[in-house]
Amino acid sequence: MTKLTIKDIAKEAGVSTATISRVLNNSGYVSNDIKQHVMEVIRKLNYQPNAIARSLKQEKSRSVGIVLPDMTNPYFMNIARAIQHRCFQEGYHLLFVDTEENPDKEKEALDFLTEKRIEALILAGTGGNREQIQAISGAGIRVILVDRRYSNLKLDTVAEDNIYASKAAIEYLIEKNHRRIGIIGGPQSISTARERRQGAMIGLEEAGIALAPELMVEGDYTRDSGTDALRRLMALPEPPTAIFSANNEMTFGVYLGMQQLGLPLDSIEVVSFGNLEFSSLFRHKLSVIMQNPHDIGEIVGDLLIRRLGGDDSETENQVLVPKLVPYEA
Amino acid sequence: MTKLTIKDIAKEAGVSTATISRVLNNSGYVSNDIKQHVMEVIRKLNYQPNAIARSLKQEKSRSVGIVLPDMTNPYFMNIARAIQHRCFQEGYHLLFVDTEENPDKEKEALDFLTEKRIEALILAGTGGNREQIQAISGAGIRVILVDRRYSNLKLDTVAEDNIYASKAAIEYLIEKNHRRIGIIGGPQSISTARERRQGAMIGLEEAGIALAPELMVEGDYTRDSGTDALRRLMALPEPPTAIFSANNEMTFGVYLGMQQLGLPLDSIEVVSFGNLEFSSLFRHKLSVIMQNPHDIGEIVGDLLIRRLGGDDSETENQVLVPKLVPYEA
DNA sequence: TTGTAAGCGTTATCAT
DNA sequence: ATGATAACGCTTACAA
Repeated sequence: MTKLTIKDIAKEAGVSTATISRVLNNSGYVSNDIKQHVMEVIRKLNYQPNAIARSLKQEKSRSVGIVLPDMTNPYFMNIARAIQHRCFQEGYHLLFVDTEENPDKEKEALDFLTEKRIEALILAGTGGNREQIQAISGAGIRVILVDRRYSNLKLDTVAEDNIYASKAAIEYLIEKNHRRIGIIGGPQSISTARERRQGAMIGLEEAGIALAPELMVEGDYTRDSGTDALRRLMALPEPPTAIFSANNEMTFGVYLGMQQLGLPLDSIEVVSFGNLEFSSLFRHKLSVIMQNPHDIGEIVGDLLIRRLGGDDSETENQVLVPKLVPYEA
Repeated sequence: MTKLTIKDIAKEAGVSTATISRVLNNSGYVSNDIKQHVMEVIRKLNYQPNAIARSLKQEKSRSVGIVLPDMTNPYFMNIARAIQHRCFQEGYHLLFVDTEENPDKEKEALDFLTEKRIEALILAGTGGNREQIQAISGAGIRVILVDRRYSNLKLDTVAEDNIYASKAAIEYLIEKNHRRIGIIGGPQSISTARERRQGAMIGLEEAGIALAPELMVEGDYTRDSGTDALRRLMALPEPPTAIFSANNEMTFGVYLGMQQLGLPLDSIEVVSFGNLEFSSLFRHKLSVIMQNPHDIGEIVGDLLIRRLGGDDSETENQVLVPKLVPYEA
């Protein structure tokens, strides 16, 4: 039972391949009788067109690359799911690659995807490979940056207002009378980490609180680095009474650290980026900056389809505002 | 700057397209001088072969479909990540589709993917579409079932021993002197849910405990259904002292339910399928049946590459054994 | 060792 | 309204 081609259908239906193609694509003229008949034959033989041949001929792959730092992170996958839905509706498929925050893997991924002739690229980048990303965009592949920005690259971007949210987090802690606030930041190669750090610093400055370098520690967005950061902070002569953590994984590590040190989980007030599902289940002082991955995904999906449809209007820069949810609300 | 083709390279290098192709694929004979020269030209012009044209000619798409019920579930995405790595290494790309447990969407997904001429299909199915899955396999597309089985379909399967693990869970609770055990099962259309229910029933039977129908409630693997199940169980004249829950989302719902009802979180002993990350952070009596998504992914990845490489040996049925981790360990 | 050319399954142009 | 056929970019007999 070898794969059927358009020729088989043409022969069976007693018409030319051109006619079959016209029926398949609802293009050109074809009489109703023939149309019905052809569709009947197609159904009878259970013919499925070959998307690869079509792609070659039309020079359109109908595929979109999506490059993420961590495929197991529900934040990114909530974004991805919304995009996938939209693409599926429109007949596009997504090629996923997981870079594990590694710029070298990211480079390989970009090479791989360009060979696969993706029509667009959705990227939550590691921070590296600027030239290549630029080149990809220059080659006519639509690039949409998501969650993370690249300064100087004029590309569509959908991300959250990290500076605003971080500043709000610090203001919240200050209002609660905290003055020594530990700041656990992420890798400065990543734009979100830079922005969250910056927002926090602005918050402190505007409140007239001097920046204490020993209270600012840099993790790498992993759980272990959060635990480590907590240990360092609590080992200070004058430890913080509150902590601002730049992502959810590190915050998880912070609580594990408290447990290891025998500190009550509510002895330190924490504000953290990212949705932390368990937070509703126990009494600790954890406030959360809720992000909007699903909304981001929908916006990216719409923008993507518009761009693929030929929309050449100016580069868009969409900003969503995360919401601070205090722990007692 | 229109896309370069093999002809451009051939002209520039002063050789035929066949030679370029040979260099590109390390196939046939080509003298070292020419090889060097061609590679030089390729690099200079930054030529990238067109994977679509190659696919058409070779009748190999180098693509693999992966159909999952929930792309945001870290369990499935841990599986997927391991597969993605392996595929990427081998030059295959993955087409993801999320079915949201909906058999109709699954059907659309399968149609979509066969048009895209996937060479293999990784499926964590909804339970429906048996004929189509059979047909896909019959058409020479390698099918690997993951996590969930289809009885009567002779297909490679990599899954966990749900019956054994569920039985062990019940035995554990019985050993802790529980006699009234609430069982929160999943949708019986899904094989894992059926198996987990069955294992639990075997455990009770072997201990000589009569099955109490009112203690067996069926959820749908969602958080809300877990909360709902707890409410129903606690409304019984004689509520259970322990609960066996068939997945992690429902367990989360159970704890939310306890909180809503004002029950102390450690007033009921729970054993649950699935990794529950927060469980280490607070004192409740939650034991967990740890699954092995990463291992599953690696096994599937290896099997997949073997099958794509032409391994036609008998259908494999790999079974991993999840481990019960008691809450005090 | 290298080149020529047919062909993969479509679509689209040009006739008819 | 329908049909022939060239072309998409590559691989691979077959020839030289």
